[in-house]
Amino acid sequence: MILPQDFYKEDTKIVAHHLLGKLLVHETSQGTLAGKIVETEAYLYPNDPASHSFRGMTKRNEAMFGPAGHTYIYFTYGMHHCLNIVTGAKGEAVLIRALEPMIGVELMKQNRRMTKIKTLCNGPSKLMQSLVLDKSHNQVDLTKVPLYIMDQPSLDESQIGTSFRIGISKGKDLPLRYFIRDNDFVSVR
DNA sequence: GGTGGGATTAGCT
DNA sequence: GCTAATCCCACCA
Repeated sequence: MILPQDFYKEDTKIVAHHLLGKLLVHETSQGTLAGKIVETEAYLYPNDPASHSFRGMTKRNEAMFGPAGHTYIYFTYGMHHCLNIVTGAKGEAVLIRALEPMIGVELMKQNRRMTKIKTLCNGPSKLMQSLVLDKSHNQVDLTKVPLYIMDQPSLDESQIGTSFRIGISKGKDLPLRYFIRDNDFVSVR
């Protein structure tokens, strides 16, 4: 079953938790690509200096203020894209940091021009390359084909680890990164 | 109209 | 561990 919009209307931290273990699917003309979400980060509003929404709505981050269950994709470092999922709270979203490749693995290898399955999707920009996603998928409804998230059995709370977020310069003290424990596909650092 | 930094990555040392 | 690649956009003037 495709996760309904209501799934995304919960508190952002809850959604970040619940997304772990779910299947992110992209149906392309080349074939279906999918991976299990193993690592997420919550970005809040208005008191989170690390969030793109910290200074209010701009042209770049307007998706974060849009409907829940839609994508917010941004371009950074001159060459990379990252995927966020907008939640019910205005200006908040969940960053997808890593996937465990499940479907279309051979195609992912071609897209990434790499052969190691472990490093195919273990970073926010890597999974974008693997699933053939870019800025054209910004503000897309994740409850519809060809890009959506499939429900999976819920994880036990004991399987979920928490840490500080990665790669940011402000708001480092907030424990808003969540990952599946003992999973080889999280981006360790 | 100019500028600086960024939710990164791969490849080299 | 260090760094180049590389560009959009917010911000200030």
